[in-house]
Amino acid sequence: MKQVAAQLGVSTATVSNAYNRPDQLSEKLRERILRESAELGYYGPNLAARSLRRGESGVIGVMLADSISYSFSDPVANQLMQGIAEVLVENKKQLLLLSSGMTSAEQSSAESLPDGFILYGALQGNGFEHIKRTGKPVVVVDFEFADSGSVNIDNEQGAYNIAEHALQKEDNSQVAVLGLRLIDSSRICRLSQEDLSMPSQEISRLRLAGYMRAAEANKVSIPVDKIWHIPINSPEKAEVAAREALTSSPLPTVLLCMSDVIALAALRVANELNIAVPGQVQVTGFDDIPEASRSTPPLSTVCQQNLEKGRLAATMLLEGNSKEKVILETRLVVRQTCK
Amino acid sequence: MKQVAAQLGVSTATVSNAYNRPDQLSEKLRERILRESAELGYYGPNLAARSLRRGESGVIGVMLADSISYSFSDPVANQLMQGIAEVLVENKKQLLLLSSGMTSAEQSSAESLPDGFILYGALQGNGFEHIKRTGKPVVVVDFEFADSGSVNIDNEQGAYNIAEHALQKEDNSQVAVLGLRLIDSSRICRLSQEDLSMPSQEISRLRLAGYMRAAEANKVSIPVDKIWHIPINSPEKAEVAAREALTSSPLPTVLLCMSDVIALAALRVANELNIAVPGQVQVTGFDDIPEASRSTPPLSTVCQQNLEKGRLAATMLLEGNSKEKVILETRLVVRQTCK
DNA sequence: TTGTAAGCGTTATCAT
DNA sequence: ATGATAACGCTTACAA
Repeated sequence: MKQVAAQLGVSTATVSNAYNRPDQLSEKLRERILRESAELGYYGPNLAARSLRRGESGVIGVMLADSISYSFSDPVANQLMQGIAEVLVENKKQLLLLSSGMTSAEQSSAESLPDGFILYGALQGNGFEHIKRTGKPVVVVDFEFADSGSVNIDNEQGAYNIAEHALQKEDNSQVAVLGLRLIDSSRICRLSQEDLSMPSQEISRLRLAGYMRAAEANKVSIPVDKIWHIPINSPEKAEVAAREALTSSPLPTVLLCMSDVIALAALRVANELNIAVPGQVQVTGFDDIPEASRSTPPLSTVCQQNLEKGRLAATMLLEGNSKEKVILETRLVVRQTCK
Repeated sequence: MKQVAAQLGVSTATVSNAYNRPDQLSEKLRERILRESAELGYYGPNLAARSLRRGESGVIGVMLADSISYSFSDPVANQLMQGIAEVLVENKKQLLLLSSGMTSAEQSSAESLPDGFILYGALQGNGFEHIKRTGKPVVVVDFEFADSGSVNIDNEQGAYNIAEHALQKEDNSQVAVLGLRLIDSSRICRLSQEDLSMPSQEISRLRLAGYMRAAEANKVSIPVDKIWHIPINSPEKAEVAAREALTSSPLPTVLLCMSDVIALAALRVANELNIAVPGQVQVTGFDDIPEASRSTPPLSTVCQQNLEKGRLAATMLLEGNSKEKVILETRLVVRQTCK
């Protein structure tokens, strides 16, 4: 900036004003400064210096519970990010991606830049406390954290709704659940009674509770050994679990899946095993990712409005409205896999 | 930092050294500083100040040709980002997402922070010159730019390979192409002769050239009115175009799609219209996105190694190896839609 | 309307 | 091994 100022024969303050306070100098001078600066290859104030001085950077940090790399492969996270990005771009904010995994010095340093944070998913460790201690506004998504604003859905009710829908059918005798992250294990396995008594903060437990309530309401039981645990929301893992479930005897007539990725995997496995959906097995998902409406048959699921969640979280953060606790409505989406 | 230094009765320089130069002070003191700082809620140097002073930030800017929001919905972009993120995290770099769309002052400011850039896709406008003028290292992906390093694939050859594979079959008489961004129009439409003579930088033109070469080699023609233009790589647009193509007469026997998203849409439309794939129509894709292997039937396509592209671009950038021009190999992936 | 100068939080150099 | 200090590029209160 100094160079530019020297070149144009004005002071640095005037150049700065040209960028930040149009009213502080004549339109003509401003025009000239902006034009000639650009020609000199100066495109505006240096962000580091500016934010050092102003105490704000125009950058919003998005911290993901899972690794950044993995998150890019997860359709649910991608939808959320889409919503967030939309609002941030509209408001000319920059998006810095942070991962909760690294607690390196580099990461900590980086956390000093953003003006605010969106936290997605339950972070392990103390990655959180750090952020909270910065005193900057924080909005969390899909969990609760201290007095931060949050955007959530009613997982229990959403799960109840779709299970209720599925279990009202005639053949509801054999219910199986393909669950996501129900316990702390990296293996695919069925649950045991003790597993259920272990407390857990995972939202999947809420979904399970919803299923259970619906089962009770419909006077059917969900045996604990018909509940599978899948450690990560990937098609590969899900297919393995789905194959176990769909080759177990007696064959489930209702397969409640805790994510669409899992449900879509179940659909593929059913197809491969020549099990008719929804003829022999009714399959339900959760999330309503874009792919859910494109499968054959299209998936019956619970829409959790991820795009909207992202938009809302970003909006709340930017509007300084970051104390509010919002519970978004879920919506039952009845397609073909469970009518 | 000043506070911390005061509290601990040492100078700021010593605190700084505790974080940056372990060898400059006794292990004991360092330990004490790190520990007590954390307790005081100081987690390390402020990024703005540090990068102002050091001239580097540890942040890498990733600039996308399309809007950030859209990019999160595009499986190809997501795979690339996954690869990039993997390498950046490994190297403890932060990822700042930039969009080429905005040429706002905020954006320009933000561009001053990163130590280097990865540019994805052909940017419109002068978003590029700005970046180039920063003098910072740049690696571009899926196009060429001045003397910057680049990661590309041989689009013409990849397209040739799969078209060659498809056209070797017996019934190769009716070839249609579902093309992506072949011309400058936001409407879905068929091409005309003039369109083809308009020059274009789009990689889709290279793919088209590959198809054409394969057609020639197999002595079949691809009528210009059997080439569709789809303005954006979305399932919705693709379905509209696919429906046009698959209800046109004579029915194509080979449908060459310039992306997997388009090909998967074509598969759904074919299914809906009761057109057998590959029985009546052979369908080919391009990209090899994760979904391609999961469709029914699984899609025959061209793998363009997006993950690897991302990893490589990031690695080149970080290793200061940002002058090299790499052409990655494509790989023919024969599945069920075109055997 | 424009210029001067202090200070934002760090780090590197130099001195102790 | 540790401390004092200038400088990084900018913004802003205040002076002219």
